[in-house]
Formats: sequence, structure tokens, C-alpha cells
Amino acid sequence: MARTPRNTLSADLIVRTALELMEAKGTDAFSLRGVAGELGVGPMALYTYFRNKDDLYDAVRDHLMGLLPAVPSDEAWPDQVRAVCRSLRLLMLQHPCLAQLLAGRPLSGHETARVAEGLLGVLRAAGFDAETAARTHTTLFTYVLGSTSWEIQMAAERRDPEAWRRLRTSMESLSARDFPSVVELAPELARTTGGDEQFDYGLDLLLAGLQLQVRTPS
Amino acid sequence: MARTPRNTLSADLIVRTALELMEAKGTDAFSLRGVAGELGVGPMALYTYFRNKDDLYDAVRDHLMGLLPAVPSDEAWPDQVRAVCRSLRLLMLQHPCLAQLLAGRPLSGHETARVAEGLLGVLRAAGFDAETAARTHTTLFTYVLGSTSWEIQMAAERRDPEAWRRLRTSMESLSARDFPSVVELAPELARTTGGDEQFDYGLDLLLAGLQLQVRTPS
DNA sequence: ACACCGTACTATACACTGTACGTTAAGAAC
DNA sequence: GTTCTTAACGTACAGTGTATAGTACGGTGT
Repeated sequence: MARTPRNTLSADLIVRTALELMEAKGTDAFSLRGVAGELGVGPMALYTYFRNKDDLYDAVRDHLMGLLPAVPSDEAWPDQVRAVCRSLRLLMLQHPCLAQLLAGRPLSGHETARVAEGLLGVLRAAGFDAETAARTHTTLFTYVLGSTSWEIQMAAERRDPEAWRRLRTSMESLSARDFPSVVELAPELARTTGGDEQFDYGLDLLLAGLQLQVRTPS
Repeated sequence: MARTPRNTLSADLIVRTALELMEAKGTDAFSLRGVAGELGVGPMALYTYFRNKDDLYDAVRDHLMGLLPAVPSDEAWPDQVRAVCRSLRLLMLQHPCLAQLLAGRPLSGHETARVAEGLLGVLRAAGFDAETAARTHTTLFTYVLGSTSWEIQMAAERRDPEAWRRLRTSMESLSARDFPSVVELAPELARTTGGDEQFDYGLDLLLAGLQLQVRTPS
């Protein structure tokens, strides 16, 4: 019986454990000590496989990006773009921690590059020049990131009854004289903080703009 | 000489000090102890004015939102929308901490409501119905939030030479066979992670989609 | 078989964090 | 002068990431 068994760890095992922990106890509850504890190991053991916490973050992000399906190849380019954006959003909803992992750090890793490659390939094949393809890629990515992060954030807030109550009362304290539109549209605003329809609404605006641009090149 | 002078603090003074600290030492360097130290006061003194750290965060965010200019009233609605989005982005660039303050917590506070009121008012005046106005508001807000947060994040990364070097090398390690588009467009992608042009590109796509929708109501 | 060495892991320690709790003293009201 | 409220203090706790140093296992060379 080895008192300190070796080679029981691996980068992949650590990543999967970290991911499980984030999904079970919430993104914020994640800590190196927590992951190490789950693995029955001291906190410093992780530093054999990752330079620091951010490095582990990046690895988890890339692992999640690997779960994205390939771009459908037998569709028109607007539908392909829609598919890529929708599947990224779905992945983020399925793994809420992904929102923070994507927002907080630059993109890196092979799986992440694969996803970018898919979208860029669609855009190039559709006839976009290099600069426009890059601009469009960034625009789409930041839209998906922003809107879905917001959606997740709001959903989390709604789950916390105390925070939700405070939000409602602070909403109701607004005078209808000073803020007529906000007060009038409060129910609509609450309804449009997320959901498939809201996401598709913005995405379709972007796609409409794109198609218009393709048809009338400057 | 009073050993513990009283009434030297105020919510507003604390907010301003917190803001100064965040801008001087970076958003992450902000801590209750740091703010209290700057004010020559114990950490717990702040709890007289704020329930907790998030509460202070919200106050700082609302304070910053108060700096946004009013919506120009003598322009066509697409230009008004553009002006609102641009000024929010500029404020975020000027106060990088605002990105995190907006992303991490739900919106609240009077100044924040004032800004929402401005944009919603423009949309209602332009003839959008309640639901479409709310959807558009959310779409525009999340686009500005996502794209500008990303821009700030990338700019910060570029300022850290170590992180920037690692990013470059990880980019260059991608094989041109597996990731042809990413490798080919690397320079364009690096160039389009921010800047006025990139922001306006996406914003104009959204506005083009919106105008199209107005002209051809379902 | 045995010494060796790189490496996987442990142990300890440091400088932080937010905040719960209990105490003290300043200023106002009577 | 007495009493009440409250602003600010001090202490303490349970965390955090990680630098540094030490230890014992596994595979390799002789």
C-alpha cells in the first residue's frame, strides 16, 4: 500500500473535476482547494499540471468548447451562422460557468480555435473578404457572449429570492412621472431578459444587416 | 481633538474613493480594506453605509451611469440610438471597471433607470411597440456590454507583456492545415478585437436590421 | 541489485479577502 | 446630567491563491 500514490492525477481529470464542482456548487464556489479536496489531494498538487488558477480556467473553457457540434455543411450561410451562434448559446446555458470563463480571459486552446475556424470558414465561403470576415466574427461572438451572459446572470438573480425581491421593490419605487417608459415597459423588460426569442431577435437583426451588406457591396 | 471623529464619512465620499482606487490600481485591486485604508478608517466603517461589497458595487455603477449625457433630441431615431450606444461605450472605455460592474450584477439605481428611460423613449417615439422596444433595448444593451467588455479585456491583456507573448505563441502553434482560416486571418482578428470601427460595424448591422424591420412591419 | 534522479506530491506559511460579532464613544434629545 | 442612537473600532474567523521547501515514489542506467 503506497502512502502517497502517484500518477493518479492528470490534467484531464483535474479539468473534469473542476467542471463538475463548478456545475454542482456554482461558478463562484470553485476554488483550487475545493478541486484538490475533491480529488483527495493537497492544493499544491494541481500546480504540477497548471501554472495557476487562470491556466486551469483556460483548460476548462477549452474542454467545454470541445463539446460544440461541427457546423452543418449543407445549408445556406445565414443558417450556418445561426446554427453556430445558437449552439454556443445553448452550451453556455447548459454550462453557466462558461459565460464567466469566456468573458474573463482571452481565447486560446485548440478546441476554441476549432470553433473559430468553423465560423470563419463559413464567412469566407460566403464571400466575405478577410477584414469583413474578422469583423463579423468578432461581432457575432461578442453578441452571443454579451446577451447570453446577461441572460444567465438574470436567471441566477431570479433564483435568489432575496435579490429578486429587492430588484422588484427598487423597480416599483421609480416614479411614473420621471421614468414613464421604464415603468410602462417593466413587464416587457422583465420578459425580454432572456429566452430563445430574445436571442433570436438580436441575432436576426445582425443577420439581416449582414445579408443587406452582401447584396449591396460598397 | 476627537480620537474618533464622526460624520467624516458619507456614502458619496466612499463611492468616489472606491472609484478612484479602481481606476488607479485596476479593477481587481479594489477591496473594502483598500477603500477603508484610503479613507483612514477601519474596514467595518463602510458597513454603516453599505450592506456589503456588492451594495457598494451597485452604488459605484449608478454613480458612473450618472455621467452619461442626455440623448440628443434633434436627430433621427437611428442617430439617437447610435449616440446612446456610443456614449455608453465611451464611458466604459474611460472607466474600465464599469464593464465588470455592469456585467456582474442586475441593473438598479436611479441613474441607471434614467439611461434606460432615454433609450426606451427614443424607441417608443420611433414607433416601436412595447415588446419590440423592450427586445431592442435588451439587444442593444447586451451588444454594447459584450463588445465593449471584450474590447477592454483584450486591451488589458495586450498591456501585460507576459500574457501577450503567450497568446502570440499559442496562436502561432496552430497548424495552417487544421485551421486555415484562423491562421490566415490572424492579423485581421487581432486588429478587430476593438476600436471605434469594430464597434460601429456591429452597431450598424443592428441598426440596418432595425430600419429594415420598421419599413417592413410584419 | 543498487544507486541515482527527475518528478509528483505534501507541508508549511504568507498576505490577502469579506464580514460576523461585540465594544466604545461622540453627538443629540430631554 | 442622563439617556438613546449610531458611527466607527477591534477582534476574529473562514476562506482565498500561491511561494517555498521538503519528501518519497517510479523509472533508468550501471
